Amino acid sequence: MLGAKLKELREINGYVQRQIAAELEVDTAYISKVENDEKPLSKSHLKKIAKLFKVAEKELVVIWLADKILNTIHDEENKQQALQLALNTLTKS
Amino acid sequence: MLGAKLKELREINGYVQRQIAAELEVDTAYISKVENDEKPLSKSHLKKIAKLFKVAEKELVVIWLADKILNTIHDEENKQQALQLALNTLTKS
DNA sequence: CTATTTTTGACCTTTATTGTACAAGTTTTA
DNA sequence: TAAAACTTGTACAATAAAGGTCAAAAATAG
Repeated sequence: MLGAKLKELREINGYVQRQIAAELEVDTAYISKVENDEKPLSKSHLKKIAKLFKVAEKELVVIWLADKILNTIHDEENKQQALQLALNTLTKS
Repeated sequence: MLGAKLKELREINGYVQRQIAAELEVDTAYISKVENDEKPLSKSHLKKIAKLFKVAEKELVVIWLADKILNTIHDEENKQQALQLALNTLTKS
């Protein structure tokens, strides 16, 4: 989910992966994997990207977190109920 | 959340921690921590407990998973939105 | 066709988490 | 108040996950 968003952002701004990699001082292979949701992105990198493309950090963080949640439960049977329960718990507290 | 449920189950069934510990072949200190949500419980242990107290495994798994989710995001700002997004994503797929 | 970009796979190091154990302290119960 | 039950702190090995790298292959653009 985050990967697609990041890629979209990159393309809209006319960047190639190499340029993002340079900004974050990492390998382009890593960027590729992040865009394909094969590797997580650290929060500090996420912040840099938000700044770079002038997009609200919160917007990206929400997606980043949702991805984390989904990863936590990805091969479970009752994810939906669990998510619902988690949301309820949070809402009532 | 799971800890309280487990404790309730244990007390309803008139068990002391030592007995649960024996069933799972672990230290009672561990059971104490699990009941106080200080340590996670492995899924296999969870299954054994469900069987022991004849409660639907699913019921416990849902709580166990919800706890996992909540832990993943516990000190984040926009958890609620993230959870909502995760739930939406899951629902539409 | 060739140059650039992107992807893939294998690997590596560091950090975090899990599952345990033990000892000692505290609380509860009889 | 003594015994049983429970909690707390510390430690540790094993495992998993994070956060990368490098080289080579595949895809795409010009």
